[in-house]
Amino acid sequence: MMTKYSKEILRLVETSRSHMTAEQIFEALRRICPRVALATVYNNLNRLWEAGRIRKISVEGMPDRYDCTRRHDHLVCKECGKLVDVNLDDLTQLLEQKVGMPILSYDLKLVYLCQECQSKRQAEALTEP
Amino acid sequence: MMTKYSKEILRLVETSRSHMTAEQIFEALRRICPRVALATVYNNLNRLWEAGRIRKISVEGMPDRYDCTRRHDHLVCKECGKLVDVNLDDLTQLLEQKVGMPILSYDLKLVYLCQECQSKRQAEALTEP
DNA sequence: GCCCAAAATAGAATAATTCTAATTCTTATT
DNA sequence: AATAAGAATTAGAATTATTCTATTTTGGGC
Repeated sequence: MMTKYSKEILRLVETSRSHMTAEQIFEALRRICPRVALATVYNNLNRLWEAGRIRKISVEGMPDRYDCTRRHDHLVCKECGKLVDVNLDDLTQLLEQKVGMPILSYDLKLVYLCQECQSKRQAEALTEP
Repeated sequence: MMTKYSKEILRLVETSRSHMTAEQIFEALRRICPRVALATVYNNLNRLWEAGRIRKISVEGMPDRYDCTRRHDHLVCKECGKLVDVNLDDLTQLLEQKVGMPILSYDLKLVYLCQECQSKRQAEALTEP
């Protein structure tokens, strides 16, 4: 059941490319609806998630982030945890075949070192030793 | 630097197939060393993780779990969140090629419906309508 | 045996999320 | 238009997971 807030929240999640946390969605929503409560954001995110309208992404040690359901995967920086979209072919067929049982979906994160963290490492390598 | 506790904790994580949470590791460790503090468990898990001796697994809405570093992937039940090991070939080569940049590793979870949850669904389907 | 650094401890603090109970909003019905 | 029922929203408390802080303990080299 789409209400005023759930519509707004869905729109925010779908249009932003930035994988927002519940807190960030709350802040963004506050700018439009200053009276909204954080619990409402959590309630709606959970309802949308249960209804399969949004995706939840979880990286160790970080609050959950929310994303649209368009099929895509993610790059995660090993160092700073930054999350970036990446478009790979759908691997469901391949994986089902490999694992030998039906799967509903999958969650794939490629771990890499983002540009900033690479530079930072190099700078440290120069000053440290 | 391996201390009494970090050795025990590493052993627990490596020998258990059950992807324990910090809390569960704490409980298990307590049985052997009743004086240990929860903070010590977290400290050691973090140190072991930073040293690359253990893996951290994160599923949305659940506390982080810990696992050995032997290369393998996971099945996650969509319904109850249960985590099971699965052995697939190493996809690093394939994925690097597909994404066109070097990756350090990857984290792959196959979402499925475990036996119990399938049964539960069928039972509900019979009584509900 | 003493010293030092690292590790461990207890408990407070913080962060993320859920829960509770009261209130407000919708909608269908009279 | 008034009303009742049910869902959504709210504020704030409660809970959970984790980190931080300050103090104490431990263990290896001198």
